[in-house]
Amino acid sequence: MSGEKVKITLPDGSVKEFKKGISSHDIALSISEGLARNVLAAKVNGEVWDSSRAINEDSTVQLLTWRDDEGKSTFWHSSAHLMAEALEALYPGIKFGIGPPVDTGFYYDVDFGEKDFDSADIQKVEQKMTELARQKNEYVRSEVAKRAAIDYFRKKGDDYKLELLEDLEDGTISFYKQGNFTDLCKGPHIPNTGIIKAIKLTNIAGAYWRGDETRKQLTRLYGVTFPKKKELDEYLTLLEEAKKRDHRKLGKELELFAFSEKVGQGLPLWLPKGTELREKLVNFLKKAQLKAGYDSVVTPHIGHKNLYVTSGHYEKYGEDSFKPIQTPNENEEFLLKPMNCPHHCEIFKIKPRSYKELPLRLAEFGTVYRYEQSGELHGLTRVRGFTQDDAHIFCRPDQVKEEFKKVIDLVLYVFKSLGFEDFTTQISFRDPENKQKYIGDDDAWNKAEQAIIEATEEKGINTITVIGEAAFYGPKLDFMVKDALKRNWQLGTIQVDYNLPKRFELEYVGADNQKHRPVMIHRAPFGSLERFIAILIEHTAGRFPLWLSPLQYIILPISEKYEDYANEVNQKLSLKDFTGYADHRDEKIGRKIRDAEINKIPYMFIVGEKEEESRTVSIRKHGEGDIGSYNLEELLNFMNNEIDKSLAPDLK
RNA sequence: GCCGACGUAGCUCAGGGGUAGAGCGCUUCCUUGGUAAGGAAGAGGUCAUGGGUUCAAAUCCCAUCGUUGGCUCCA
Repeated sequence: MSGEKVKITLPDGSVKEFKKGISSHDIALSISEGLARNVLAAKVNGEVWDSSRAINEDSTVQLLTWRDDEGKSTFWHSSAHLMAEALEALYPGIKFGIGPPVDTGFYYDVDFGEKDFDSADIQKVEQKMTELARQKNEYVRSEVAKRAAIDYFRKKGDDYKLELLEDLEDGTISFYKQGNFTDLCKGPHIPNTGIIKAIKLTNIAGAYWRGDETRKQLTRLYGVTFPKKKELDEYLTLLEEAKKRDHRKLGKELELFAFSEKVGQGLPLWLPKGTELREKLVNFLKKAQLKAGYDSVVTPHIGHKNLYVTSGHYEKYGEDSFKPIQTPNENEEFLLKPMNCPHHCEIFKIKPRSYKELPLRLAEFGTVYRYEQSGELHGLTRVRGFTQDDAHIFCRPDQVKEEFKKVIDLVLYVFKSLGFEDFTTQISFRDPENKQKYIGDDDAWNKAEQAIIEATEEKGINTITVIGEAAFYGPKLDFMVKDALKRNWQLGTIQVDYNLPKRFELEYVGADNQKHRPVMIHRAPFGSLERFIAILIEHTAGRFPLWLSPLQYIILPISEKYEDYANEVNQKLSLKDFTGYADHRDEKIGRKIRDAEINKIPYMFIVGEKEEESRTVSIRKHGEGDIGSYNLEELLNFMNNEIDKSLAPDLK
């Protein structure tokens, strides 16, 4: 065996020979010492391994560092173990659930028994973790027989781990030990605790054991760690920034929207400025949809219960919805509209349709009501009454792909115009193992799924595919944008549906004079206006682009003497559909500027003696300051130019 | 829906078993000022709501409502 070699293929394609049994750490060492120091784990033949694990056959090896997502999650997973070690040292006898990495950081579910773990304990744990990290204890893997593993945790009294063990097969069980802490874990882990340099516990929350609300609630401790102190500082700064941008805070400060407990939970009240913003967005999309061949429709806020029985929504969501409302005499039942599609299906059915009418694209800014669980409500992102920028495209089967592609174009145009340059997409298919969750036959689903695959391929957009995330009536393509703080938000959605047309018995007459069934595409580029505006607020930190800003300008007269001239300028601007006003308060100019800056008004036009005489305004841009004097015509051009620049060119 | 935290003036928040505080905002007056806070005076709160404990509750306890961090859910 000694002297045998293995061929290692590295990501750059180069192949090197090493002694059989080499570890990826040593492979890194052969490249450079610095790299070896930074290697957290390695991907060997597609599987993430400990960097110390011996490689015994020819393999492709990718060394994972902090820069790789998998490197990060390994780092955080190991940090969860470190936190558990600290907790066990501080509070002996506690029991552990699971401790995985998450998007940013990690958590561990802990049963503290009688003890109340509160924020005062956090510092103690952080200190202990730091102390243990400094010991640079290695994470040591050992394969354990199931019997021995059960004995270990039984002796320790950790029921949760015993329960986890029940599902594991003998021969696949491994332990990891660092310092005095041993955990059931399949790994992998980073080499030693010393790499963890910066530690912060971020949150305490309750979480049910195995997500089951009938079972015991454990204390979930969230934390985040970094290999450098500086990165923790950056992360904390980012959190601060996120807090400043929170749409609930800015919505209040900028008077965009409000909630009232007298009106009801999750029912937003749109204030004048928020409404202005909303209407600007709506008009923007209406214009784009007009060019893309959509027809606008309006349907009522309630609909007969049977409509939703037909669509399947009632069966699926009826129990969790607002209860039906009834007519006084006949006791007919109506539902608050939870979806617009059934109404649009009925519009399709008002007369016999010819293939020549297709695709028929019906668009509605339709307000819908859903009884979201109270614990789910969150600012504008999750509410009980919201408006979808909804549309349903009824088309022939052979038009599905083309229509789907057109919708993709529209969605991308919207994103681009609103400054969301960075986005990802996800295709959601049904779970074939769990067909009772969905309606419709296999053939319809296969066709719909195929249409999405082909359309996205032909559009050249990169997608990830997730099984089991489809809507109950069809598969979908979702768009996720990254905002200015690199946070992911799910926005628009496009769904292909062969099922509702069947349920509503939609038909058109084809060129062959036979009846055919149309296909429906559901789509909403914003998703919900409420949610979209929340994201937009956080993305822009309330500094909306000029074309969207509810107040686009404010005129600031130096003193009362220039009130008339200020009003004259104001009138000229409002005639050109700009929104703003003149600040005639009895305040000094410095004060007026400060207030306008705080209110994030894009442009301030200062008028005094100089300006009145020369028929100009002095422009001050939000966040930037004085940018010079313009006469009124130049001013209008200046404003229009800026608006033109920010909208994406295609559909303008 | 479940678990935890929180709820004091329009906003942000301090206080805390013995009749309520600050800053900002608001109103009035003075001031007519040139690129991020001019000055003075004043108004404004059943301390979320309902019960309980107590000589006495905004403060302690319970319930309800709401907000919030998570869990579960999301047509």
